[in-house]
Amino acid sequence: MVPELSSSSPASRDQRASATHHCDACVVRNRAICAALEPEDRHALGREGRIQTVPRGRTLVWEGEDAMLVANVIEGVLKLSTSTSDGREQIVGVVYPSDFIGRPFGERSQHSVTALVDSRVCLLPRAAFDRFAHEHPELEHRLLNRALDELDRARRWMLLLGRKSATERVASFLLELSHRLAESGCAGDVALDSFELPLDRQQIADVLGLTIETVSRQMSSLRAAGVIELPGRRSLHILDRARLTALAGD
Amino acid sequence: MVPELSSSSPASRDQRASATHHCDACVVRNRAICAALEPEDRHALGREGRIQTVPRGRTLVWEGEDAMLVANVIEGVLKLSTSTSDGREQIVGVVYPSDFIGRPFGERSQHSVTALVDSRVCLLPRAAFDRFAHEHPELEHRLLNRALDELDRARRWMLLLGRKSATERVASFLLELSHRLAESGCAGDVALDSFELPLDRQQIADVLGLTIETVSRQMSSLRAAGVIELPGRRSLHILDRARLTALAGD
DNA sequence: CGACTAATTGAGTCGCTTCAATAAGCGTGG
DNA sequence: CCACGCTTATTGAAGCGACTCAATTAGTCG
Repeated sequence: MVPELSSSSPASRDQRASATHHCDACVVRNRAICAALEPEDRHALGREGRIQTVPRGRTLVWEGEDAMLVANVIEGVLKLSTSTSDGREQIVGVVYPSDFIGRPFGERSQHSVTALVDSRVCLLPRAAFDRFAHEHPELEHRLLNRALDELDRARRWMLLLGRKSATERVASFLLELSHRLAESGCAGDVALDSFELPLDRQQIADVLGLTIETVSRQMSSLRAAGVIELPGRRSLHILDRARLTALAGD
Repeated sequence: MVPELSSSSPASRDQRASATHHCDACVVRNRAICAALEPEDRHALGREGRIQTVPRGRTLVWEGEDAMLVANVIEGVLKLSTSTSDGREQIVGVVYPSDFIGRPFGERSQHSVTALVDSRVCLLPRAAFDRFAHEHPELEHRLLNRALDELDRARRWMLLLGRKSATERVASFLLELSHRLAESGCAGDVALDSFELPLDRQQIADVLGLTIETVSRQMSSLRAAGVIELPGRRSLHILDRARLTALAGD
């Protein structure tokens, strides 16, 4: 009730926070793990972090490095990737708005995190996040559910990498992308028929465990079969979702 | 102090529990997620479940089925697997004593769980476990850490499935097995040089995304190179761990 | 010991990769 | 707005690694 007051007494601090805190304007506050928190707690956590823009190609965390940061994705798309010593790369995850990045309670990051398109993340020091999480079981609960979902997703991807043909891989990838873009895009659609690819051909190959040429050939053959359209090198239109689903083979 | 009393008053129940509860004799109680709990809470959770033997080949949970159960592995080795509609199988995880099985807070199981060797698990109804976990943040915290570790492991496996050659896959597999058997085996060793394979050749192929013939050829060639010995169908001796590590290629 | 199953080995094929050349996007500057 | 040059993607041809199919051998258990 005294918004102009700038003292740091508890009452006025709460007041200020709820009046001006960036979390209140955050577009993912209801979907990110923060949604588990009451506004006052969310503000307390938010005060530990800061919003950062990450241009396409910029790497936020390096594989094997000490994992000092965690983050929430606000906008954009980022990849999680690992490599062999001789440079072969595998993308092991793709994260979208409201997804969580990082390894709380752990020392080292097992994979790099790199922006695939210009992105914005809400960055938090890991130590502060760990402390906060320990004091807020609701937050850990939500994080657990997310980790379990990610684990299921990773395991489905293992079936693709271990057992599917090139055609099945590309079809599966396009369908998954269509679904994840739809659900991260706030809109109510379960899937998009027309969208921009956040990954270039090499990155798609790195997700699917294929080469760039094989991905290209598969895309061309899907186009020739009338299943998809490729209006530009980064755009995609799904013409026949049923057939694409059948080709995904699971 | 009145152990023969069989009334259900709180005091006597606690007494009975701490005197006779199977959890107190559980060989994995200090390593499983239960270790997060005080003895009295552990007993309360233990009372919800029961110990069950699972003979080799028996499937505990089926892919796509309602996930009504969770469990802790007490003894043995089990596989988590998924299949395509036309029957191609991929093993997406292998669990050892003290590991947790199941999908808390979820409806459907995304993969089957099948014993690779005769095993014993501590089985709990999922609903009871979920309720209990919600009331015990320490338990959820430990579960979260396990899920995050599993996620890292799954992602490292994605690099293998997407980018490694048959030789590298087999070498990586034997090394991982050697490490996991050692750490689940209570002994202080970080790795075993001689052990029984809980998987047959087809199952190894299903873990590695290869065929049985390719696995067999790779094993033979490792034997010919003096890297390993194969005293029986199901036993392995690592002769040259350094070379095997180099061949694993990461 | 004998029968059955699991594993190994061999020969040939196929699908994906590799290497190389061409074409298409796309941003830039005239 | 179009031409230019660079990057990214596509297409082609040849090679190779893993797969398939088939035959043989080695374990394992009654």
